[in-house]
Amino acid sequence: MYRPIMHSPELLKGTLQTILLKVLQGNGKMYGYEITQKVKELSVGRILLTEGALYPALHKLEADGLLQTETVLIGKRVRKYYTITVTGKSLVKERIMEFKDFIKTMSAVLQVQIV
Amino acid sequence: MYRPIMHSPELLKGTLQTILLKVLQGNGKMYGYEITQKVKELSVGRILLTEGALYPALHKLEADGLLQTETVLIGKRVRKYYTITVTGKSLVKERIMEFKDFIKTMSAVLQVQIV
DNA sequence: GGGCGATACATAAGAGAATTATGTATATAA
DNA sequence: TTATATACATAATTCTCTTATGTATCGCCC
Repeated sequence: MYRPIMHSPELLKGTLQTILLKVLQGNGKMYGYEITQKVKELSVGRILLTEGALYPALHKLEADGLLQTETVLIGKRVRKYYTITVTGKSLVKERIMEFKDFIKTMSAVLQVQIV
Repeated sequence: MYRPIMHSPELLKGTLQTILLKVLQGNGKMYGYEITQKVKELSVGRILLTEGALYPALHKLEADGLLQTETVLIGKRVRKYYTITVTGKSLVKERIMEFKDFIKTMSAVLQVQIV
């Protein structure tokens, strides 16, 4: 089992759902472990999703109708594929707009220049 | 009493300390209520600090030696002024660097353009 | 052939940071 | 005179994540 150490764990709070939805929107059908690897790659090793956060989050997104699943047997191993739904796609748009707005607001408050 | 509604409360998590330190660094001696007003102004009404978050956060920063206080009587009302310490100044620099890094990472993962 | 790291799922206990609610009190403007 | 703004504070609750634990397969290397 891996033990992730995130760069700034506090700041990540509240961004997990958005990350999951966005990655699934951009890469089609994906399974949990695959998502962690993709996020690790996109973040250049800075965001390492923990299983304890990942799986409950995926389950919640599914329960909310934002993702749908398909279970596949690979050899003797179960793999659960997730796909983003139409509702999920519209939510991810909204969430990303919110995130951009958040960056803008925070930059004003902290008076930092965003490249 | 005011009932603040933040634009994206989840995202704000973990940024409160940084906001407080930065505002105090930029404006010298300030008291709690004054800070909420300044943050509201800088964020164009998007960040409305709640008292339940603000005061415990200020107390913690003081306990950690990042802020120091001075209590003043204005008429019959108590006012507690906060000033940032040398330690606090070095921390705020670090925190802002972390925040910039966080934005960079998130922008890569969400594949959004930061203006 | 046996052990280790990577793959792959899942849930439960605990921590941390905020919201929401509540309490107290003064100042001011309509 | 009464509502709103100013000004502090703490407690209960909620939410989200970390940490810990559990189970099991796959593939490589010695």
